[in-house]
Amino acid sequence: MFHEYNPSSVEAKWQKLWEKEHVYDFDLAKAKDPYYMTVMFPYPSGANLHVGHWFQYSIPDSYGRFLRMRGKDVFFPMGFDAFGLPAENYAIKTGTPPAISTKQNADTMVDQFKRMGVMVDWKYSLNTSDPSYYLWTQWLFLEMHKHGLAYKKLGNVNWCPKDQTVLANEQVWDGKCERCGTEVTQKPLDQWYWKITDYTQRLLDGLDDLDWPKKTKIMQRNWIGRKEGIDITYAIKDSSEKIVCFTTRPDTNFGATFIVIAPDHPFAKKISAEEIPSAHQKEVKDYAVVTAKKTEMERQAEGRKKTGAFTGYYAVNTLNNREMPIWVSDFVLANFGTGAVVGVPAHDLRDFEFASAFELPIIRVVVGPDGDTSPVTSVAQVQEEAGTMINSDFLDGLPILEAKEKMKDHMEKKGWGKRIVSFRLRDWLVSRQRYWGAPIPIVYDPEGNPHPVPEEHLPWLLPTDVEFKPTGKSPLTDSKEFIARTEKIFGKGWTPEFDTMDTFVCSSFYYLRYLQQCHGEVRSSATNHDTLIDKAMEKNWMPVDLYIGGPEHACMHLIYARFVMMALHDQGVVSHDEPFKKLVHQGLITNQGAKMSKSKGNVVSPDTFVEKYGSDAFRMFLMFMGPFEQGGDWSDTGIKGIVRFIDRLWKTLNAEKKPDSPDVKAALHRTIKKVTEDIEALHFNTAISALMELLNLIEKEGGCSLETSKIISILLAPLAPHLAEELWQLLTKPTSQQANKPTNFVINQPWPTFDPSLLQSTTMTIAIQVNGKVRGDIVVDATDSKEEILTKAKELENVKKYLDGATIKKEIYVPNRLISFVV
RNA sequence: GCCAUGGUGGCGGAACGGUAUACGCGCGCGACUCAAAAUCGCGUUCCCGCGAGGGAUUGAGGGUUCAAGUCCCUCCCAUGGCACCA
Repeated sequence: MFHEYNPSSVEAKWQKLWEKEHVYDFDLAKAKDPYYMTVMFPYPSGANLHVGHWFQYSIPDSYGRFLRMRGKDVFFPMGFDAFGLPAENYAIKTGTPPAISTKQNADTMVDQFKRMGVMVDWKYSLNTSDPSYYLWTQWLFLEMHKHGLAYKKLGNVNWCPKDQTVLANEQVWDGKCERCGTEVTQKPLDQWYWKITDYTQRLLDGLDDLDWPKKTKIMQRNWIGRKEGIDITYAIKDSSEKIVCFTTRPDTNFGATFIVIAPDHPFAKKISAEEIPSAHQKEVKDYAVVTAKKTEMERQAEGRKKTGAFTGYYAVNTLNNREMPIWVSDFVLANFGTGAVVGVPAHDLRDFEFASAFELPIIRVVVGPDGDTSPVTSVAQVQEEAGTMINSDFLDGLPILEAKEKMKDHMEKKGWGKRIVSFRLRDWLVSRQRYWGAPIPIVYDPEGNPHPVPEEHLPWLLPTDVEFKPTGKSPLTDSKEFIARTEKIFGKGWTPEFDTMDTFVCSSFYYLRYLQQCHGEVRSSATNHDTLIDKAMEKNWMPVDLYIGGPEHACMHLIYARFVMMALHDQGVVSHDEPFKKLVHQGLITNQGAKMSKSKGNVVSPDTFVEKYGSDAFRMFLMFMGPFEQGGDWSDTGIKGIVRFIDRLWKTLNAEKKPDSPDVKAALHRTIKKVTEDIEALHFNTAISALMELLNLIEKEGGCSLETSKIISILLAPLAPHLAEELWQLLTKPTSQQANKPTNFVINQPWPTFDPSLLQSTTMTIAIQVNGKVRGDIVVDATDSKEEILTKAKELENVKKYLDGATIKKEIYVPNRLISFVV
């Protein structure tokens, strides 16, 4: 009598034994065939691991197990991205210091990861809020500062009135705070920036060689936004002022009929302030006031309805001496390009809309695709992409691409313009007026000049004597200890920088620190034993072979990390300049089509399922839902199929052995092939269905051999590590001496190989088509010749019916698959 | 508007240009049971037909091919990202 499979006790037993026998202990220094894979580290939130976490971490764990069994030394570390606003908000609400709540949460999550059964060696773990970690966040800041990549700049920044914090442009969504959804306003503040713009071209070029999803590369390219164009300087009639317009389409300049500047463009400001006389001063000023009040949302709601005000001035187009009225309008933004646009209404949609709204002239300078040379009077006629020049003097007859270059040459020669490559990407604002982050290691002398905190004072500890309540100032301003510490070290009147760093800084280099967290030993730079990363280790392990994470990070984290790696490379700290060789995005697990989130209240907890069916069943169920890169919609009904599969497997592999039938033998080798290829491609869903098919066959045949059972338990090991271990141990019946020896664990067994000669059964089924329609099938021996098979096919009753009285024009034979008659 | 991805049974999803709907869920019928659950067996894309069989079918419509879910063109819908970016 065999007992039923009891997942909770079996899983607990093996988890305990694996830990005791150090089955998943890892030694970076001893690896022979290093493979570094990691998943974007989680934020230790108060909620437990949710279904999304299970999906995101357990499936890569299975992949890592598979690679390990194929001989790779797989390093699969896990850490916590612990700084950030949620813990601070929680502190504001409850008074619990973030250091305590995040530590608790992280500890709970580690227990849950252990319950999941991941092959993580926790001695390589890290937590970005730990001083032993943020010392390196601070070191990185100093490094950037030393190399001129960190600078201070006063400027309008996005301000979230609710969070009382500044947001990077990249963190503003729809004019609202990325995290809390509050409408963002503008506020001038003195901030630290990192010069990511020094690396725009390299960030762009580097993408070519990365094994990343095409989609992500395109998104980054668009985000960086390289544009080749020209700055054209226009003189203004009756004024000594000039206006510079950036354009990518100088070829259409003979069709320019007006100029639009931003309401807060210097020229418009001067008119408003009456520094420059204008009969339209009031309109311009009023328009600027109205625009300043408008939120991003309101502007969007207005859609494409164009508004504006005439300045009373004209710019002169030197090409044809045309006088172009200068307008102000809110569709032109002061901080983009030069804050001024030259309007070519016949060949730009927005310009056309503007010209239509204010009855400005529209001149066609590009012939339409159908040879249309009539005046442009409707949106449909606006031609933006291709065509031949017309009404453009020396450009006439040229295709636009050629005309573009010819015009640029012409303008540069005449001194009217200058070629410019512009990028959309802007410098990275790293200052945060928040408590729960790494303090910026800068102090100010009594005159207010910034000085780096010398390295021996790192970690520059985050003070604890602060109020968490947002006051509009940085919370660290409250700390008496922080100020006293600064004065004690640097002298009377010196003050610390009160801002902390953006958490994207913490996550921009953590993949390096995993490699340096040796055996739990926390070393500080103060004693000069530690470096950010050991050079030999970095050389051997970087870049990360496989990085897994959500596509939402395509434009922020994944660009920052690349920038930091490039900067460190240039500074001689690391030998590689790209952090992630291969990137995979896991799909999103939704609930009833919506993203799971606390605010929506549709978060599914895995705990009850894991309790009832075990970690293996839950993991396999998530894998079986669909392709890893696709994700899927949560439904709890399907888990039964996996539970049945496990029970049947248990029953069948523990049953009395019998020799494999030829069919079972062939099926086994086909399954080895399919499971291997599918896991390689991260197609876990089809790998599992292949195993199900094999089991179905074995059940039908009444059993299989011991050897086959063992192979199945090995194939199962990456997918259901606990079940596979239990089966393996029962099947191999280790002596007490062998038991629990590292070599005896299933994870240490070599991955099975298949025999290509055994893949094919002795007979095969061939489908017969007549004129493309399937009319039947025949079973033939694998050794039959084409002629024999064709003859057999023609004898088939249902095929005969269609062939009689017709002449066969063509016979197509696809080996092993089908015959197609064309009559 | 632009870019990307996707659209296949009642549902999750399979399918080197080669028998569309594997595998699983659900459902139906049967076995076991006093009964139910569990388990096992059979069936299950839709329409017509007692059946043999026939017809239709991968968002819609065209095209290439002996053969198209797969390749090409036009369009529709959904999701994600970006957006008056000059």
